[in-house]
Amino acid sequence: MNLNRKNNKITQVSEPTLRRLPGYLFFLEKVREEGVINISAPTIGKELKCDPTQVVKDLSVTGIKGKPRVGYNTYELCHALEDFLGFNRVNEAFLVGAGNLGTALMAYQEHQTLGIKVIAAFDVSEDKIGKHIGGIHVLEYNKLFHLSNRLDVKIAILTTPNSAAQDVAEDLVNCGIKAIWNFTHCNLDLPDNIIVQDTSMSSFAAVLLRRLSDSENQNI
Amino acid sequence: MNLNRKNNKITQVSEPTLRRLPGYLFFLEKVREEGVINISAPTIGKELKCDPTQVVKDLSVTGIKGKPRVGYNTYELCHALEDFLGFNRVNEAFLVGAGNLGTALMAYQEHQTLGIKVIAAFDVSEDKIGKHIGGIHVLEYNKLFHLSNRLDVKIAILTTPNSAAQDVAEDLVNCGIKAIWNFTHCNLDLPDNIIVQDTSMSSFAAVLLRRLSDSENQNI
DNA sequence: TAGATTGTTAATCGATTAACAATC
DNA sequence: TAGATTGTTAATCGATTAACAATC
Repeated sequence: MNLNRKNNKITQVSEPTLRRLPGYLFFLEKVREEGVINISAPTIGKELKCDPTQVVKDLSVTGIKGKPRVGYNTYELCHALEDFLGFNRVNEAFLVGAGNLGTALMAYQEHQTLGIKVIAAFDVSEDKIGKHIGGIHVLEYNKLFHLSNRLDVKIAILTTPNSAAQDVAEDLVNCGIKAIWNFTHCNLDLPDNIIVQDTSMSSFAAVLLRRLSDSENQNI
Repeated sequence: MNLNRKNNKITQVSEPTLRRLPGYLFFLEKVREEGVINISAPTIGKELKCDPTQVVKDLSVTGIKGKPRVGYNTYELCHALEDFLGFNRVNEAFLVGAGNLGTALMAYQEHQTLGIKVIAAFDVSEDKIGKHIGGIHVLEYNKLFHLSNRLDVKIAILTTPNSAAQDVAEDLVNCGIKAIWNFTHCNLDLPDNIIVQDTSMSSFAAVLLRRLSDSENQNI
């Protein structure tokens, strides 16, 4: 029940802030392991290359108070960040489409703290069904409907081909899924109450390639 | 030489715009294949769920002019977007760290137009060296220095463990790498002229999980 | 106590959205 | 011609940064 209130009105934390929070968490976990008890916003900012005021504002969403001249308690802050982000809970997810990216994410989440745990994967391809990837069973797609009845899973990772994305997404919604992490290039058309997190690898490539050619052109 | 000029001054295209461009490209390629010759900004906006003015402004970076009442020529626009993003060139890259995420990305880029082509992968682990993944050789890490002398590769994908990230990144810079696509959680400290594109999967997970718990709390 | 740091409020900056003239 | 759409300029909105009082 970690709501942010301002004048007693619930305010959503902005997306830029949310995206930065895991960065703080990883850094703070590292320094905490190194034995650092307290850390100031300017110190964090220097390491993560962002404004100390930004750090203070971002961290305030956790509700943790810092002490002037001392900073924040690393243990408290790590705990509060994990709690706020939901990284300390087991957020179970289905994954649909056990292709390259799908298997990658399954293998990845075994070792990296993503906050989301894939508990079952689905595919229509015969040669993928039955496989074990990163400790996860790949099941026949049709089993999704049956399994979702028994388990209360709210999150799905969508790594199908673009052509199947919309249909699968609709199936997922019918199965009670509330949030879809969409790795396809398809613009999903779903009810408003469904949370869709689009994640296109190409967007990152685009920014990187463009910045690279910008920097090359500067020298002309 | 695709520079954006305003009052004859070079202006960088903003990151939000750059991130949206691949989305336009994928959508336009799809409709072009379906035989659509011209498309208007409002039509694109409706499909991609964004403001038509935004679409017009975003697309203007390509230099392509639309016709009032008609819209944009899909062929022209696809071509210009590919060119602007560099997706029609072969942007060769090294990949360091052939672990789960590394191998996944190698397999992925075979099938998806990322705009970036991994031509060699490196790892220190004996049991990865010599493997072929997605048509790419995994080489001994030390070979990096030798190979970078012969080839003019400017991009590197960093998928090592966090603990090795900074050292490897420095090696890459010494090998002439100009842009690093960083998948580790390490905050790389490199010269200013090096382009670092941080891509933390956790950031997306954070946004998704938080939005999900926001929506659950709304119903209390 | 002196001074660094927090935390809040105000100023700035940049991106999105709105308004509207130009145009096909 | 009439009207939809482009493209530019202005207004708005939201996030970042600066200023500063409170505090340990």
